[in-house]
Amino acid sequence: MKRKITLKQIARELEVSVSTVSKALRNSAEISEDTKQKVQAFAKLYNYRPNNIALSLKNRKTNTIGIIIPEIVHHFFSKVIRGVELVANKRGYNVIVGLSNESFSKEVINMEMLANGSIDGFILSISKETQQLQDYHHFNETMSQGMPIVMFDRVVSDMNCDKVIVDDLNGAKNAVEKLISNGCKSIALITTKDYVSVGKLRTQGYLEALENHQIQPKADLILKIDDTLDYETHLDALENEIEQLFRANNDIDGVFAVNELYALSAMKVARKLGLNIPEDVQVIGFTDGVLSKHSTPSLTTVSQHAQQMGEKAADLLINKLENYVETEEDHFQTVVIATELIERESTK
Amino acid sequence: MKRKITLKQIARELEVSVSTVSKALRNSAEISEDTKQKVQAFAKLYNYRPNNIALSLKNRKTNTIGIIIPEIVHHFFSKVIRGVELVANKRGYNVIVGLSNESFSKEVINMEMLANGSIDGFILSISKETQQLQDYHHFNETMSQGMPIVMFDRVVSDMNCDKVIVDDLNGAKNAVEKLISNGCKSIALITTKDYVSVGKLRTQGYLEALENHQIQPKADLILKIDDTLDYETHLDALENEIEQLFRANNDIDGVFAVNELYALSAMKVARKLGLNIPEDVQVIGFTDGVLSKHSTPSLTTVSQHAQQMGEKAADLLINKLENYVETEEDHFQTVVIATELIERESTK
DNA sequence: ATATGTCACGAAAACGTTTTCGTGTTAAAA
DNA sequence: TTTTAACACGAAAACGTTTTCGTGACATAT
Repeated sequence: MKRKITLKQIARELEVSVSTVSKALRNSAEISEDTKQKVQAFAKLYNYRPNNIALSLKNRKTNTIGIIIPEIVHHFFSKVIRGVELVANKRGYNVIVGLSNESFSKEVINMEMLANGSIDGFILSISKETQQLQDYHHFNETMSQGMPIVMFDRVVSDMNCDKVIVDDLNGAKNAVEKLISNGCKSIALITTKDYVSVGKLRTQGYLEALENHQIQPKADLILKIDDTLDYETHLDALENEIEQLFRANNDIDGVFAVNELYALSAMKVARKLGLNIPEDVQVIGFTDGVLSKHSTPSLTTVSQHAQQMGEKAADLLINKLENYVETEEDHFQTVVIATELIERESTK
Repeated sequence: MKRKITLKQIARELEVSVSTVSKALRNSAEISEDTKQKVQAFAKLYNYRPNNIALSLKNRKTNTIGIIIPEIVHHFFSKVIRGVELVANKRGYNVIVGLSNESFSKEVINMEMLANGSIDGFILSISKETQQLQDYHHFNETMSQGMPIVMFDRVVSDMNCDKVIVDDLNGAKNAVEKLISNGCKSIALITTKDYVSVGKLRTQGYLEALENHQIQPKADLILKIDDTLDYETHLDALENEIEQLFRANNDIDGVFAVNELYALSAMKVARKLGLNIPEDVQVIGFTDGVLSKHSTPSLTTVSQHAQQMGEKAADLLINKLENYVETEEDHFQTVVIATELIERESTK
């Protein structure tokens, strides 16, 4: 087992100094052609590669970005990571991943672990618990130490940092308007409790769409799910709630759900109650998931372009890292990614 | 913007030497109680944290592990990452992610990028292209430099390293035997070309199950899909192939598919041909996906325990990193994770 | 009074780089 | 012949740590 070769070893072998080796490898004009040739040949032979850690220490720059997300087993987040990794790699950066698992403390610990020199900046989406607690001290501390943060999807709106968000409001509005123009008169909304920022905005989009078409919103038609429960495992409870919604409002002819699972469950319940999709009930979900495409009937969805979000976030962060001008407090951007309605079989 | 504070700055402020500060913070007996108190209080006040990069350089240990996977937008792989991250974090390691995107060259580049000091060891699943080319020089070089590798799922069987694999053969065998004991007489297999190691093993399991029950395998019943195409986008082509399979063998009463998408497509085609599931055709897939659970009918699957694989891989790697005995060539483990048949609606 | 020991701290090296500056040798210019 | 310039290289500092070793001040034992 031969350890990786270093400049010092090359220098010793060739009986020159470390500085000469370093310069020769970087093709410095200071070094004679002869020596360069010798050094470069030797380095190639032994497959020399500069040690990243040493470079990071010297340059005070790791060329690594940290991404903190609540969950990785999730189509949306994994697509974001793919986007981040894509441009990060292209621009010479590595990506280190931390999972908060929707927990505030894990989010804090993860960030502290990475903020001590391991990375140059963060890309993150905050955990549900952090959203509830509204404790953002770790973000402020990180930024006050000169480490830039780009937030995506679940952001803190009044924080001075770059952000990449989905146009939740208009995405929802367009979806609901689609249902309206397709003839739906009684449109149910299946959403989350309001502290989830995206749930709130999507609810708002629903309401605006109704208002624009002079439809009086009915509280009975709005089902707010407590999403602190893990509905992957408590599917029955979810379906029960939706069934009650349908039974209490038997005129429902349209459903807008703020995520894929709610939409699928709605379809399942509707079918169980003898309703046909899309003839009797039309359904649209908000998502970037894989279920929509392969369900039967396939689900019309509002796509969020998750990968594009990741790419944009990475570009914003790296731009900030490399134009290291002392603009500091200055202009932070908020990029809004437009949604796209993907029509499938669950709407007419 | 105050940059992170260093030992040197603390030393200057307190008019002591850097060594004294370092020792005081680590509670060395060499330092007087007075000085310790002073230093520790000051450090706490300024929220001092040692710089990871400097530590990595000094200790020649980064406490970071690299994971290289072909694709992240994939339920199986993201679950593996979750498992890796879980134990890595618990044991004080960070996780840096590289995506090969099923490409040989990206796999090589990614590994070279990380192998130059950024990480202590690799966890990886090889890309399809690497499997085809059978070019493993990058693994050998990495290991010869003393950097351990743990392979999972898609492994190179004759390579000297730790491995975590699914019991593909028995998983498939059990699944097919389940179909047999459920009364299936004509069981189709939908698999991949043989160079994909897991596809090959699952095919073998299928054959063994048939043999055990004195059923003569029929070549017509085996459909080998060329999975270099991206079937997420070429769904139609996939369904066509499966439809031809059904039309050519109208006695098919059972299907075993080596992944989720093939199984779902089979169900879709069967339905289209007027066959009921599970009455006329029973279907089992091999997977760790999310589709199976939410499809209609829901799909009986062979679960791979992806997260557990990730956890095991991380434990193997970190054990190797921390028991740094010069055993070298010695005992490498191959851990086999048992599969589990999860019965749902697609079987009787 | 001298020798010995303890205490509390500082200097320096090391990890692997890059870069600035200094210097000895040789060739060209005065 | 002397001055100047170009050339080719080495020494050393720096990034932020930890650790080994040395040392001056003082107290204790002989």
